[in-house]
Amino acid sequence: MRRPAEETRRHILDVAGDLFYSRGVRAVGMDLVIGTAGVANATLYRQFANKDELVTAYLVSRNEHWWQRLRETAAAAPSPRARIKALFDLTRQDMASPGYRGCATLNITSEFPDADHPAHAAAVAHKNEVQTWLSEQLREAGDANPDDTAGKLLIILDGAQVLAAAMATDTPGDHMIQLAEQLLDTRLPAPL
Amino acid sequence: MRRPAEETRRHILDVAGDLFYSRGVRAVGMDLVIGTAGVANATLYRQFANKDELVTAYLVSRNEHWWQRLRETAAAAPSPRARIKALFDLTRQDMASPGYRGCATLNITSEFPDADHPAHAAAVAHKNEVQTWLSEQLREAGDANPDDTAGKLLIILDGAQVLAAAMATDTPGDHMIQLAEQLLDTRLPAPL
DNA sequence: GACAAGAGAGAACGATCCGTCTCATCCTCG
DNA sequence: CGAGGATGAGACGGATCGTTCTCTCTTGTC
Repeated sequence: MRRPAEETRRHILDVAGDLFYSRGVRAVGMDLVIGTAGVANATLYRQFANKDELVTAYLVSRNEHWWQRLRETAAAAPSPRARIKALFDLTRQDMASPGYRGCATLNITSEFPDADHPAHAAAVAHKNEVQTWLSEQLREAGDANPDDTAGKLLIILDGAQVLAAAMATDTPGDHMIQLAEQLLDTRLPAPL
Repeated sequence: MRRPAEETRRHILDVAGDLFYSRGVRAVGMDLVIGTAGVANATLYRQFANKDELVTAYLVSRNEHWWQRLRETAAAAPSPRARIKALFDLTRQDMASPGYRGCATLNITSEFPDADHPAHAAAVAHKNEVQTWLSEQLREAGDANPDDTAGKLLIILDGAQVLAAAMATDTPGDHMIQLAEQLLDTRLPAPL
């Protein structure tokens, strides 16, 4: 069984990810992950040394997947502004899907406030990457102060996500789109 | 000791609140609350039947205190728009204070995703009250669609809080103020 | 066909956690 | 002064948690 090693790791990560995301990390015990994955105790601990390591791997994997989705949809966008819109559309789509529980990255920072925790560090790193990506798109689109606008877009993005999750509504999705459009209209030069 | 009963309850609630807020509810055990409060085990459980009850009382108490602060500062405001601005100024002030961990209400919804949990219900109720308050101020200020604007203001407010806590920066505070001002400028009729 | 490696099943450990209980003490009120 | 009630200190139980360990069985490789 040479191959299944990687497969098993992926399977455990998927199962743990679903549980962590839907119920919260601290509310999910390792026994539950093991039982739900239908895997042996030793098998999990051969792939992940700690729960902390499993949690960090969950967040990293989820963020990688998110980047992949964004790049796919952004690739078809003709302009940097369209790429930014693709990000917001993608987020609104997530918010409307059943079982939406908000941004996994933000939930991690809420559950693990200690900045030294590896999962917390991974979360902060991801948010920084997103902000950098936004800033690059904005600069390319002609924004005179891209860092500033990127910070504001991130506020709109995360605020809508956290509210949608808390209130179990998707109206923040529409508000988010409108706010972002309005902000971009005032910051970006008119096209053509 | 007839009087101390209420005093003790308040003391326990304050101590537990500080711990819950700074470290997260699930990360704080009852033993730690008991030890930090310098109180006997039975004393705590005579005031609060469960941990759930203590957590809910913590959130309710904190929100009551927040409303009190808002009403105090808003009382001096001459217009509904000034009252809204008072809310944002108050939030920015909180964000700049040391040990800021974001909005306690949002943290609760993140730690207790189950909508049936009493603390989660209290959190949702509070967010609804704030949105209603905002909507009332906006209607009074002449907003044609106060509910819509209130939802957007809440996104800005909560987004900035969650980002400030996660990234341990207070720049979201400035962004938040600017976003709110800009939104109000486009929604409210010009004064005088 | 033999062997090493990984998988499953599960026991077991120490720690922690929430909550109940006992008991001696101290304060307050009658 | 005496009685009642709340308090502090702490033992205790059952549950769960994260983690380590053993033991057997399967499976792919040589």
